[in-house]
Amino acid sequence: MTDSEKPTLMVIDGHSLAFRAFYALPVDSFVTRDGQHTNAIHGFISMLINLLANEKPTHVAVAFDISRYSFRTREYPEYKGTRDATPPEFVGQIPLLEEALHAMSIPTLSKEDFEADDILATLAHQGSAQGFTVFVVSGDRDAIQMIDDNVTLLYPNARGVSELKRYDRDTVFERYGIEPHQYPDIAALVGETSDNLIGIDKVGEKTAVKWITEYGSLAGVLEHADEIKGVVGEKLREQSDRAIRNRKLNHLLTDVDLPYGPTDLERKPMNTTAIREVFDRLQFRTLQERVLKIAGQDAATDDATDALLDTAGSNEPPVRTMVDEELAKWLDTQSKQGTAPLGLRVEVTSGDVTGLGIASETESAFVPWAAGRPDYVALEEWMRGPAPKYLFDSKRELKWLQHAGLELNGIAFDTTLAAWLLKPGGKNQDLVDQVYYFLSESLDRADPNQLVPDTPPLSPATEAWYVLRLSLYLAERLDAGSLRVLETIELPLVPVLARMETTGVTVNAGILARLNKALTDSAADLATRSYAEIGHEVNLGSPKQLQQVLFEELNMPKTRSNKTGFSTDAASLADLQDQAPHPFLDLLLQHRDATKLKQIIETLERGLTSGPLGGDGRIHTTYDQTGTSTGRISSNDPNLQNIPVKTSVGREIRTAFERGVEFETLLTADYSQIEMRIMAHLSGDEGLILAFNEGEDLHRFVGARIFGVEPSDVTPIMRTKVKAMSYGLAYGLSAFGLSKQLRIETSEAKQLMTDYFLRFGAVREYLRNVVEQARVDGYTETIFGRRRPFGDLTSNNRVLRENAERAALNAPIQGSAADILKIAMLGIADDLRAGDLRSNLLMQVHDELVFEVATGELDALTEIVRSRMGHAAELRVPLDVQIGTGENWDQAAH
DNA sequence: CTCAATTTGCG
DNA sequence: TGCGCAAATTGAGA
Repeated sequence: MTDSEKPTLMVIDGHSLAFRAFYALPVDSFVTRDGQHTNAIHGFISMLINLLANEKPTHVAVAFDISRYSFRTREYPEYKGTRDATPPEFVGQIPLLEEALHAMSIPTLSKEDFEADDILATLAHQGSAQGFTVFVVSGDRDAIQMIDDNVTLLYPNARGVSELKRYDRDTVFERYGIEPHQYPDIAALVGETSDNLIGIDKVGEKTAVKWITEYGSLAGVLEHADEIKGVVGEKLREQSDRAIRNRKLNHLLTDVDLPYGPTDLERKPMNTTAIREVFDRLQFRTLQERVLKIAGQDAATDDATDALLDTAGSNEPPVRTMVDEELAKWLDTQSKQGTAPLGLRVEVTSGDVTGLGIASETESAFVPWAAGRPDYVALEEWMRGPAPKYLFDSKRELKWLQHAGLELNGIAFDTTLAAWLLKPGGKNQDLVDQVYYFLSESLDRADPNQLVPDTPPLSPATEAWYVLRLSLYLAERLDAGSLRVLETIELPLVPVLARMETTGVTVNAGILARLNKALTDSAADLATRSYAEIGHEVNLGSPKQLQQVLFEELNMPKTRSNKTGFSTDAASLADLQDQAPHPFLDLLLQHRDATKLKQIIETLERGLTSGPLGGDGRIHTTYDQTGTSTGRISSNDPNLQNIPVKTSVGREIRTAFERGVEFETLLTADYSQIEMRIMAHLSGDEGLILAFNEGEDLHRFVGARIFGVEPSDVTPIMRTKVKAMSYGLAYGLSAFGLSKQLRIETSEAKQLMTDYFLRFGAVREYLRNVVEQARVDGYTETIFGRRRPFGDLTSNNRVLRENAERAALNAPIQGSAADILKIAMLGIADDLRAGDLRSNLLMQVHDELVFEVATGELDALTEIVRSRMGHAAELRVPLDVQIGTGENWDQAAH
């Protein structure tokens, strides 16, 4: 019998795949009108359709666990004990999934006291013996043991269930260096966190593989346990019972008594009536069409499956390549249809724009791009004009277009920004991810390692079509507040940030070089002296080697512990210096300081030579508009938001940031205490509001109230304590944390907090309310309606819950401050344009803006900045703006 | 080469 | 046991 004649059996682990699907797809996008969540069902069925089409199984079954309990939990109650409670949105999806499968005439199997994996193992074992080609689909690594010459495992990768990785004997051997049947032996030694099975300490995959290869099996290893040297050997002998227990538990049964054998699982015609009924109820329209397409024909024939694959995607309009008059005419037609937006996508090949994709809902056009073609007048006009364009990652696209000499206006939607506003903590997704996540359609990802790809890359025109569809979908999904943030803050900010990046900031390479040299010498000297203190050389940058020196050689008292031992961070070292003074500690700290500064300087030097525009004497950072969960912007390559300022040596680095040659001076403007002011506004605390309206030193005012003295009698020590307290508030600081930071007794810190809240009670009320409201709503909101979701506020896991509570406390404050500075930036950019000023906004550092001032514009710019920053929001307290000027960033600070 | 962990710079 | 980030280094694994 040749392979193609062999029957193919596919057995699927229902629970594990449905669970993967649940986490791969957004819960909120798949809800029926009566509130039933369906994302796991959708993901599962979608995966199943692809599997039926690709693998063409002749026999299929899906196995489910009946409950969390099985003969394994009886044996070892902690088995799988670390698993969190099933999310409420998942509950109820499994029975519906089973209904859908039955409508598709796919049998489901489950058996009291056994896990789905045992059912799969039994069927795979029988199938292999009866001459089937077997596919096991499971997200459980234990399934590896089922693999043999006839059995292949399909295992979902991190991306979810849309891509399954194939494991056969060879792949397993390549990956682990063992035969599949030996895998449970390895797992027993190493342990399996997700099943709450602890392995032998110090034994990782590598050690386990080495032993199993040497002794053939776990039994062999245990027999020869005496021969294994070192600490690991000892651990093995001490903890062998763990391995034995693990091995018992991870052994899958291949002799479960089942109502069906492989031959009983032959695929049968689907029940189209039932499919319509179930899929209607689930409100799966596209999926229903796809399923009915296979139901209508003999599902096992190639024709049917090929037809299925062809239509698996959505109805991408054909790509028309357009130039010259045809393009002009098409654009004209489009614009005549009112303000219907078009999707826009830029094609970039090795650093140059080579084409544009433009799409309406029904048509898509590809425009090959070559600079300077006169016939692109109509295109350029459309790009420059206000006609709405929808983009993916518009800042990047805008910069590419500018690079190609094209002006772009009318950025009316950005799927990347929209996706971020919906889920600001999420990872940045590429276009393929977004299409899968939001539209549930799988696009082929271009494989950069493949010279000749199997599938041609998606045309920019088709991509533009997907961008448009994504935009329409996302606009629906955004609540009114988020949509307003998108339209009035984030989208208008795109060109402002792009301009800042392109402009860059002048940095004096000579100053950096001089500093670098001085620090190099200093670091070398400090290193030599510290080696002398301990009698040998050591890598001062290695926490591990430092632990050896401090806690083993010098026998210092133990510090806070972390995952690798005891901490050697600056706070811990300072503690050590108190308890067990040693010259080495001081030298080490100084060495850390010197090398950290050196590192920052070198990063800047690299940014100066290798930046995107490299070699113009300016540093061009990239601002990540979607880089934070709170609404702030982050800066990278290089990060210009963490340039030292707190020490005098550090500040020298700031002297290297200069005005451009043809500019008059550098100007910095920052908000003072903006977060405290927002707290005063949001809490409505009369005391705090008064403090700001009095215009007196905040910490002195607050200190006077807390300690019951006149403001003039507030000592510097009192002021320091109050300052730490005030700032800590917005972060959910505890008495313990405060005591540690101020190095005072916990009892004193507690008293300080009590006194604080006694005088500023509304602050405590507010902070409590934020968290409670967020627990109810599931999100927090800034003054301007920017949301940040919080799921963990109702978690049963204390650590998770408390972390979420502190973050929720902080989010509206940090987020509102971010909104305010963004609004100020927009106003300033507007005024600069309206007044035809040549001064440039260069940098944004969370509460600070840095400008270079064109000759003669100092007064005008100062007025614009003061007014726009001062009135970016009308709060119950004034916004105080500090402005300074100077030759460099350090001088301009005040 | 990639990844996690640690440390440290900023607001 | 204080929120939000980026970056470098080490050391382990592939």
